Amino acid sequence: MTANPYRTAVLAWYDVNARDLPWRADDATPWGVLVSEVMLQQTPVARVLPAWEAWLERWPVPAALAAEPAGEAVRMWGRLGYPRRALRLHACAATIVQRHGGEVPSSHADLLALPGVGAYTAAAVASFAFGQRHAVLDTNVRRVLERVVNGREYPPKAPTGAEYRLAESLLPEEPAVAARWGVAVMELGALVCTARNPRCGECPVVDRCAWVLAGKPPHDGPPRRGQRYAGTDRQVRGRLLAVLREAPGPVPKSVLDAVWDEAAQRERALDGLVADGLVDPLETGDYALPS
DNA sequence: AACCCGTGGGG
DNA sequence: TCCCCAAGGGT
Repeated sequence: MTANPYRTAVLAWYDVNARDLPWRADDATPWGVLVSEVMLQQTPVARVLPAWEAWLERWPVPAALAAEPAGEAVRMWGRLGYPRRALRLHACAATIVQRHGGEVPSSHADLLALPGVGAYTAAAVASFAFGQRHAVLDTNVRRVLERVVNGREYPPKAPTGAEYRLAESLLPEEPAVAARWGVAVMELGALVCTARNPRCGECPVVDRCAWVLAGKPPHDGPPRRGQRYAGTDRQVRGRLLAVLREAPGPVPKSVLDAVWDEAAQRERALDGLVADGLVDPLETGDYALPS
């Protein structure tokens, strides 16, 4: 008897349906888990897989990455998107070497203090890499709980205190089981309880799902609009950085100028990249990835 | 709290 | 086609 009526069914489902992802392998290190979690922030698993393999091959421990220029991390990041994550992962490696003896810290507080590691990632690494008991509240878990428990199609835009309390209340007592529960719910959200066209026929808790029992009422309230991309500074930044990533060395400004015709926006985007530390303006007038 | 930050695939 | 979405975080 437990306070979590879904636990047995979800864990049994995960036993059978868990994907064989390399960062879940027995020989995966905490560093490998941390790298995977940062790469998976807003980037789909399929695109992360090859990048993760290459990254861990080149930098199997934090010290290996910390010994190289930040620009190498940005280059290896490739087209995963949000390249500031590469910079932060490099800064993570430096911090781990300087403050933690080269070992990824295991406490939630120490993890949270690392650059680019927020509430979700800290909980995920503490749970998945170190077997601790933490509520991992990612987009998948939030959607599953919103449907199964609250009977609504989609959770609020940002995680609420109520959501954290709910996730905590469902967490099994034993740390190892709690960790398994967290990754299992995430997997259920990723494979079955998807944002669009959920496969309720394959769901282990469909008979206890408040949303299904209510007749799958569609999301009401304000439309969940995504952010525009075409024509934004983000698109320009992406083009500029793509040129620098693919170049073997410093690039003349004239080459960067060719990626976008509107000068004001182009300059603003380039200035932003410099301000973020993703691009170095050289004294020669050329631009390069940071050293 | 709202907005910014990349990229590509699927429905 | 176009829109939505993907293991978020920082400011």
